[in-house]
Amino acid sequence: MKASADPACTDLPTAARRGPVSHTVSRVARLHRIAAGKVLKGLGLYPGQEFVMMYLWDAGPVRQSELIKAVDLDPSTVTKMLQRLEQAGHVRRRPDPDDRRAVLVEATDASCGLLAEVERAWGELEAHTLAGLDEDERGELARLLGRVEANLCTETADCPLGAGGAGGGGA
Amino acid sequence: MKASADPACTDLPTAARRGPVSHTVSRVARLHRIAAGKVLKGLGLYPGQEFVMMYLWDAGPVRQSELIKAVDLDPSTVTKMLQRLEQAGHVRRRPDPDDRRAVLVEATDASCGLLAEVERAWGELEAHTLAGLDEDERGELARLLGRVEANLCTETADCPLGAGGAGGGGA
DNA sequence: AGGATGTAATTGGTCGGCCAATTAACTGAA
DNA sequence: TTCAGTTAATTGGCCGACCAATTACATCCT
Repeated sequence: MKASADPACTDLPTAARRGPVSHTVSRVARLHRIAAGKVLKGLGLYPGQEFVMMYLWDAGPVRQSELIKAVDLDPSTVTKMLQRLEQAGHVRRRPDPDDRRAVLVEATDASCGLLAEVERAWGELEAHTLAGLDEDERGELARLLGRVEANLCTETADCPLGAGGAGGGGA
Repeated sequence: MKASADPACTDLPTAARRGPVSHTVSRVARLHRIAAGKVLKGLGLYPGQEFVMMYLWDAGPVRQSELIKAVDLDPSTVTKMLQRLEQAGHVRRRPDPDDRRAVLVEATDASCGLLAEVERAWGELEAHTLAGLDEDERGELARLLGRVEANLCTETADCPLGAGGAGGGGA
């Protein structure tokens, strides 16, 4: 049985000692994705596709480039996803009359029925994820994850992460 | 520029309103993986492979089945990963003399040089991830993520996640 | 012994996700 | 006007990760 190992078996590999949180983040990430997959299965969606659909439900017909910017994924990823979503009947695509290289994307009417179900599924996922945490803890977790997200967004390019301001400087 | 959208642009899609934390978890997961990928690139490892190597460095020669149990991934995933790791020279595989269907896996001597580098890289990743959080916050985050991990491990099969007893109870 | 069960790995297929390279089309300046 | 530069999308390739189905071997039980 996969994805159900002992959650307490947090005896990290020695090489990960310096990154216990990162280790946990990785595992939580995977477990969360699996959970999302389960809850989405039956709705005809694969994990990852929800975000695209969610955006389209909100935004109506949009240029694909805008969708890409919104979900912040690689353009090629979105292209392939949309091909599958279109094939599955969740999405419609048509050329943009104002810009012959652009494509307009929108959720199909049929897919709108999914909206409520995805909303419910997403709520279940949230409940499962946060089970046993009180309001304060949930708030704190949200806050901390927000900080982490912000951190991970900041480019690590030249800055060696040391924060301490190590090398950088130059010039 | 992917993966660098406004971290504050947390105006969730309406369909995700019921799962704000889940939404953040998904994004953090992806960003964290990308960060891991960056920090690992150059070491000749792809994100995901670290865990396998870390286990092998600690455990020495082990049966593949044990490795699979340890990293808690799908057997087929591990098989393919090992094929690539072997090809890359990071890992060696040999048949288990005691059980002709089993395979013994171990990190190559060459790969052991990587250990220190991976350790460093992992430390950087952790620093980047947790930048700006004080000790208390880090501890709290670790604790909360641990709870979440435990939650996600518990099967959601028949239990409708309600946990709190919401719908559940009532027959 | 001999067949039923279970376990170890592998293969094949599908997805999300990334990168690199291409094509097509829209600017913008010379 | 023409040509360089930018932007929109797509394609192909590769990886991690899943599932389903298979093969090879080990056991267990009758």
